[in-house]
Amino acid sequence: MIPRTNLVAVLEELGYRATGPRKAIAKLLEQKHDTFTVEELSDELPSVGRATVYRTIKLLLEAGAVCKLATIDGSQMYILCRVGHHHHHSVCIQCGAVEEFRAAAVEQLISAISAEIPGEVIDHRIELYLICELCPSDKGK
Amino acid sequence: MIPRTNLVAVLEELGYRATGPRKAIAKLLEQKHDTFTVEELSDELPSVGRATVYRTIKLLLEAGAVCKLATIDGSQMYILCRVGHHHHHSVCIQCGAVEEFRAAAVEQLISAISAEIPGEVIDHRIELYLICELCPSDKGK
DNA sequence: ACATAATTGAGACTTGCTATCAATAAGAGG
DNA sequence: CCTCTTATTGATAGCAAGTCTCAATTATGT
Repeated sequence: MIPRTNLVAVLEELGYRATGPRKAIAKLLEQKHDTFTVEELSDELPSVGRATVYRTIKLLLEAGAVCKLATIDGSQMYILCRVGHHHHHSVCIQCGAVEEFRAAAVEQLISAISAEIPGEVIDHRIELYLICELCPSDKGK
Repeated sequence: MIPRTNLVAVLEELGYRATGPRKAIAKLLEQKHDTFTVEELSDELPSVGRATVYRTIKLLLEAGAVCKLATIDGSQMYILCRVGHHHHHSVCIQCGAVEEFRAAAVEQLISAISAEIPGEVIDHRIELYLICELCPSDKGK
């Protein structure tokens, strides 16, 4: 499996060309360990057209190398995913830090629910909103 | 508890005035049993300003009478919620039908995961994507 | 090095939603 | 039921995120 740290290779694997703009986007992205918006990315890459940045992120999204997730207020953001397999995200509602998590219990739960409700469950989306260990919480109040 | 079928009362309960535009929006909404966009609603209510429709939906969203949920492709839509308490949605990826579901197992799972990951879990979002019983699936292929 | 097909960039456009602000309407109190 | 105060409204401008178009450019197989 192509490591998530080589985004151009991920694209090539899918038959897309390794172009200059794509390499530039990949390079920038590989260093981003927090969430981002495409607009932000585009601002940091003035030599690459805005449309191209959007197009490339869309490809990476389809490839599963990048995830789009929702904040607690419903707005959207992106994050580079370190694992290729199915996973979920937790988002700190204070600092915005995103962590990937993958609990076997989640998948068990989904099958349990699938059995309970009519229809054939195809996919799911789960996001946890928390106050991370590094953020001061009101726990001690 | 104010029944979800009286949206104006829901707003009044929160201290908002029962105005003409709000009554019109509520009336239309109470008959909608599928998902909608605010733009759609606004088109069906030419006598009410677009901004007012957006404002009212926002209020109902905060009141919990309406939910905003994500389709499998990440786009957003609204639906009137029949229950006031915490619940989740399943979305048919073929016909778009949305059902509310509430599995005790879900809440148990969330606490189980909460124990496993660092930080204090505050909230969560779960959406199931399925092919509903009324839609032809490829099951028999 | 060439041909060809994918890709790009600029900019117009779309969609979903918020901000502004003067005009209007609800509803509490008399 | 009149009046005052304040919430609300509508028109419109603006913003954020993303897509479309299309001529110009660039990767890659041969």
